Amino acid sequence: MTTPAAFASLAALMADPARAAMLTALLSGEALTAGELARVAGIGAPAASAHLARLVEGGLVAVHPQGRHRYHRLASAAVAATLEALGGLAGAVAPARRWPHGEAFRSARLCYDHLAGRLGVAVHAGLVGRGWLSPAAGGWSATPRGEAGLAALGIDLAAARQARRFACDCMDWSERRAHLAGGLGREIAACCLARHWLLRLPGEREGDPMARRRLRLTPEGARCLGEALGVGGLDLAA
Amino acid sequence: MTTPAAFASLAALMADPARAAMLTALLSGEALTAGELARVAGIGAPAASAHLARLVEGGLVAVHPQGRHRYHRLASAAVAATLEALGGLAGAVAPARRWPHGEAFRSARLCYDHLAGRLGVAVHAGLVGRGWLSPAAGGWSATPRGEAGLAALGIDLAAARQARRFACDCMDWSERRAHLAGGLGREIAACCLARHWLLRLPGEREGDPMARRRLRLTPEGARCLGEALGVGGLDLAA
DNA sequence: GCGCCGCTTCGGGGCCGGGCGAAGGACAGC
DNA sequence: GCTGTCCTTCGCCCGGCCCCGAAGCGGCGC
Repeated sequence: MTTPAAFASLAALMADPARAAMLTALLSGEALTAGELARVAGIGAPAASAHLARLVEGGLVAVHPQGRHRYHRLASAAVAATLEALGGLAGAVAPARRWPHGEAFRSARLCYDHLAGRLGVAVHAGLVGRGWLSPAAGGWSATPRGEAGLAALGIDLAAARQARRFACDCMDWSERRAHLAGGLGREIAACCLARHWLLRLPGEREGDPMARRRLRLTPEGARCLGEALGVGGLDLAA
Repeated sequence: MTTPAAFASLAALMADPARAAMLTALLSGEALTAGELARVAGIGAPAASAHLARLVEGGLVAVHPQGRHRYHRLASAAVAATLEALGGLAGAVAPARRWPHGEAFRSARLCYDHLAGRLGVAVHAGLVGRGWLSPAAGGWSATPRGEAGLAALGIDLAAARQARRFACDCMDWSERRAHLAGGLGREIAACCLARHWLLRLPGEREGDPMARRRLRLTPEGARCLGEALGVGGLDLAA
């Protein structure tokens, strides 16, 4: 019966308020230092260090030292997907208030390194509906038409293919539908941010660990994504 | 910062080995008594009672008394979806052995009350690909063609619509793609089981809490689902 | 109605885990 | 080199949780 034990120890890593605050802060996709995470969690440096050691040990967080700083990120998009699912259930099962982060959070946000919210679901539906992606073992693969279209959009397909998974689903808790994760999801989000089709909404850093995940679609972004993928009709204005 | 706290307390409910064993056992969709769950978890009756009280309090488990027995089930398909996601990550992050439940578990299984595994993903792809489902807020809705086709298959659409959600995605951890949950997913699974298109693979009850989730597609089931939805070419033999 | 059975509540014991302060390495800049 | 900063390790205290045995409550069958 190895599975329930592994299941429980994984859940235990998320079951501490301080670690939960760190993990939700890391869902923004940014790499944060141990000190920043300590502040987010509201604990001292020693406690934060111990927590982060456990998260790294458990495979949820990856660390890469840089000088005297140690930057921490989520270990993979699969971790982000699970955190999102848990967060959605926490919001549904304890509906204290319907997600205190407002409409902007539901309309467009980052799930670690890829798009989520109504925008993420619409991009997923556009890619599949136009026949740019086809079902494959372990997720999706790009059709010839899809390769051409994605390249025309400026997506770096070679970079996307270097990820452990090229394209796979990720549950969107606010829409109850899948959005796109994997290397392709990451490259699409990176492209949209680099071209200023999407802007990160600046949130007050301290306090709310998930403020920096919110995104706003610019007019040019709406035009380009609408032409290419039929994304539109969404109430994506902040 | 209400969210990380709710997140943590939800994870804490899953973070105990005994509770994890109970929850994974309930993923079979069966309603189990407190005594059975105590045996599954390997603890005494008093401890099990306390654990179940916490799970009910936390909204993960629903209880309906029947005589001197108290039957427990997962509270919703959303709970099942989250448990599956967590289980998949636990298998991926601690790849002690690649899921000790064999190929049958990946090919067809129950996720609480709906189909999962390669079969579940194929059914989802068939429904969407044939234009029987169309995107809708919070999930999917049935197209006119879909209503006709589903009714011809013998699916009880009226019952499906009574669920809190008609149709929505649920992450399939083994395929990294979405399968279908919600009222429609439940009715499809119920129909397949009632017509003996699918059989529950009997597992030794004690010991492995997830053995009874495995399913086997019968020849007639393969024929009917293949004709209606194009499901085929899967290695679904046990 | 009496006794069995399933489940819950109560009390006590034990363990694990989280928090801090103080001290110890590692790196950058002057 | 020295100093400041970032981070970790160590030692300690504390609270919470998990377990069991014993007792209490309620339904069911003889």
